[in-house]
Amino acid sequence: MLRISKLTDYGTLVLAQLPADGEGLASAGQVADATHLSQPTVSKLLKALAHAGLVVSERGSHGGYALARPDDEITAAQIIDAIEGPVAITECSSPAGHCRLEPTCQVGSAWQRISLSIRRALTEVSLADLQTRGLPMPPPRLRADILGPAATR
Amino acid sequence: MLRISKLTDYGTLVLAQLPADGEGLASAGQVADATHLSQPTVSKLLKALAHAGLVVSERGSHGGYALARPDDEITAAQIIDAIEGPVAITECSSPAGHCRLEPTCQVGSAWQRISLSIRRALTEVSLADLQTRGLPMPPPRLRADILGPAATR
DNA sequence: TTAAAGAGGACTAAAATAGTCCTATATTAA
DNA sequence: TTAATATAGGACTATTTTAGTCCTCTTTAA
Repeated sequence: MLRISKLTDYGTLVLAQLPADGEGLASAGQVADATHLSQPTVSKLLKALAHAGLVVSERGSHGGYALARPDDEITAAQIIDAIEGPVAITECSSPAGHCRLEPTCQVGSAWQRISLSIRRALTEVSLADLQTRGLPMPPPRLRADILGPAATR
Repeated sequence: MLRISKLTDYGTLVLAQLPADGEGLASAGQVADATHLSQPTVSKLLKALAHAGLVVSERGSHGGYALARPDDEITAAQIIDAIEGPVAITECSSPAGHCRLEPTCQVGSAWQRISLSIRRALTEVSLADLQTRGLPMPPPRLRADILGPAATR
């Protein structure tokens, strides 16, 4: 549940190997070596990341990739979007307002609200943060975020 | 990404149709009618929920299901666990400490930390909350939750 | 004893994910 | 101008996960 795909995880490793913009280029092959991932997979990831504008590329014999901007300006949400694409969360599947379950659906978009909330939170975590290791994790409080500040229980 | 499976979503609908413990029983068929889900699917869900202890069941001709406890004591995390099972998040796949990428892996358990954090947050959202509709969602702050209170940027 | 319910699986189909490969294009250097 | 080395952009395949159905067995009430 709440799974980050393997490729997204790899994507972070790959990004971590890239030089900052203006500080040279790393080729897909070099990144593959450094990460111990296969070259085709690294290529695929870099293409997706380039497509999303997170990395810049140069073709040709001395070509390669670099981060498009500083690592604290690349967010976890952007990485996910780049690699997994903008996927709907619970997809009610029916077009808005025409849900077959509508009258009976007691729950509505509860999970959507949760996921959206999480998603927004991922906007505040940067690649730089992701590379900061071993920090403690205090219990978060999502409930208020999901239900509104008024929910005091 | 960060997908809640359809079945988990359905599961919430199903739970919403069940009487509280001691207030009678609803059969899988009745729940199927009420939710407009197919009876086999509802059965499957109720079995999983019963297995996880979220609902109680009675067999026999007047049998059925009821919530095992009040709806504010059933958490979103429990619902997910019951239906999707305890799935690993990013699974490093290698047994702890024997990661092939270990020395090179710049990122480590970053996503795991995020997912764990989210997971814990889901513990604070109850079935009762999930049934509260249409509430606003202020932007959450996960960054501090993930990186620790010291992360002030 | 029969009908109506859940228990527990097995099974199938569909969809998402992971991973590879091929062809075309750009760039550099001999 | 040609050869070598990159990326670009897909197509394609295999694997895994998810969704959904079905069958047989047990329990309980009428």
